[in-house]
Amino acid sequence: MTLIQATKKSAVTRQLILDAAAKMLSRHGYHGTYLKDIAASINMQAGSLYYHFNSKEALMQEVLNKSIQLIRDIVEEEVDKLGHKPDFVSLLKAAIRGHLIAILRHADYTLASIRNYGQIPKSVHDFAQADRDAYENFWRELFEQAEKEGVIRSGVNTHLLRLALFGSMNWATIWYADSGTSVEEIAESQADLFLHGCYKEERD
Amino acid sequence: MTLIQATKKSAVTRQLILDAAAKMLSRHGYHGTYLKDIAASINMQAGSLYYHFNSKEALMQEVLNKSIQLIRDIVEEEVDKLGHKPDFVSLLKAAIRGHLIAILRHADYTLASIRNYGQIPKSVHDFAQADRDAYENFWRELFEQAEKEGVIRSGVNTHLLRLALFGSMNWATIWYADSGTSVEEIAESQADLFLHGCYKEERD
DNA sequence: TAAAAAATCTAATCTTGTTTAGATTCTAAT
DNA sequence: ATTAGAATCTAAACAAGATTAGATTTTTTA
Repeated sequence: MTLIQATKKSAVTRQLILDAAAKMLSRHGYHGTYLKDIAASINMQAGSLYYHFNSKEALMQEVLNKSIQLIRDIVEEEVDKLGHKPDFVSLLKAAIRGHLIAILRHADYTLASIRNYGQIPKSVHDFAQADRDAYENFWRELFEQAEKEGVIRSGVNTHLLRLALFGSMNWATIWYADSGTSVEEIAESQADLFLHGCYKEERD
Repeated sequence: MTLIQATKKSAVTRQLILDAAAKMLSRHGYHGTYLKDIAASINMQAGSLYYHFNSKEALMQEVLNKSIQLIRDIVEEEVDKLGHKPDFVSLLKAAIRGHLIAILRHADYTLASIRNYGQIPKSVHDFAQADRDAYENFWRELFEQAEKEGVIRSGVNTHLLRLALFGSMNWATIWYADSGTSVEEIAESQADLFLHGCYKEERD
């Protein structure tokens, strides 16, 4: 007697399809990704995908949704490791490391999301908007909290700071693969840069 | 008697087509951009585009090429304003301002380039690679020079620094439009962040 | 203003991708 | 082993987009 539907072959194939779709989507964009190619890469026929997904749009929605959830989960994990009431520097480092681990380890998914932002049918994109907003809020609050604690240098606009940091991190998806640099190294470097800058200050 | 071929109506239409193509490309990606739509947006028929360009690929090549040239020109202009032998801080600020002005003022072109990086037929992309490399070298040398002058804090990896800065700047193309922030403000903020960081150091 | 050249349009061709319906092959439980 | 249901395939319908050739209109030149 079957107890758990989800552990059947179907579930496995579903993930295979999602992974294949993420890879294609990240490389060729939504409109440049063809069901035929997704199917072929896992030895299936294009038509067979419809047993698992109702349409190309539905498939893409799941990819994008998974991509944002992967990030949130890993960042949360890294931050939780810190325990109760971590200081700002530790928290920022952990969050940066988590974000980078997520987007680089699951590069297909996150590149699929980042690269296609804005060039995907609105309905597909809106699907994961709530999750994206929630994640953004985590960062917003991180910096707001830091400001309250008085550890942010005066004159720094934390709104622009957050956007700059996001840019640095997300851009890594583009050059990471052929850089030979480790994720840890990148995380360390970016945290250091955003905390202290690159300029050798003349101390008095 | 016509002296200059290039000032004919053809040249004007050419630019109209390029602008329209850049806009479409930036919004929908290479494969999601249709010649029909490009043509329609300037009241032409798809077939007519072939009088000006040999193929969709050729058209896209020119858009990408123009996008990188726009950036180089404006950055050069900003840097030249500084005169002879500017100090590192001035130079970095000018370069950042130039890059941001370029990518935000000509957002259609630069977004077309950035968003489609990697999801465009290789032949199209390779076309402008030399220009991209040259521009990257400008930044590489900027930081190498600074290191020689000893104004870079020890421990800073200028390679990763450059990539982080590029990420911050280029990412602005994504949020700038609905941010209400001025280009000058962003340039100022990013230069300040990358020079000094966000953390309030405890001075001794 | 008439002829030549430039620019655009029309309509058809060719190709390719999504989707569907029904047939076929697996798989798992009895 | 048999059978129901799951999973996949096949082949065709349908829709769109790139490209082309030739006709047509517009602009320029003399």
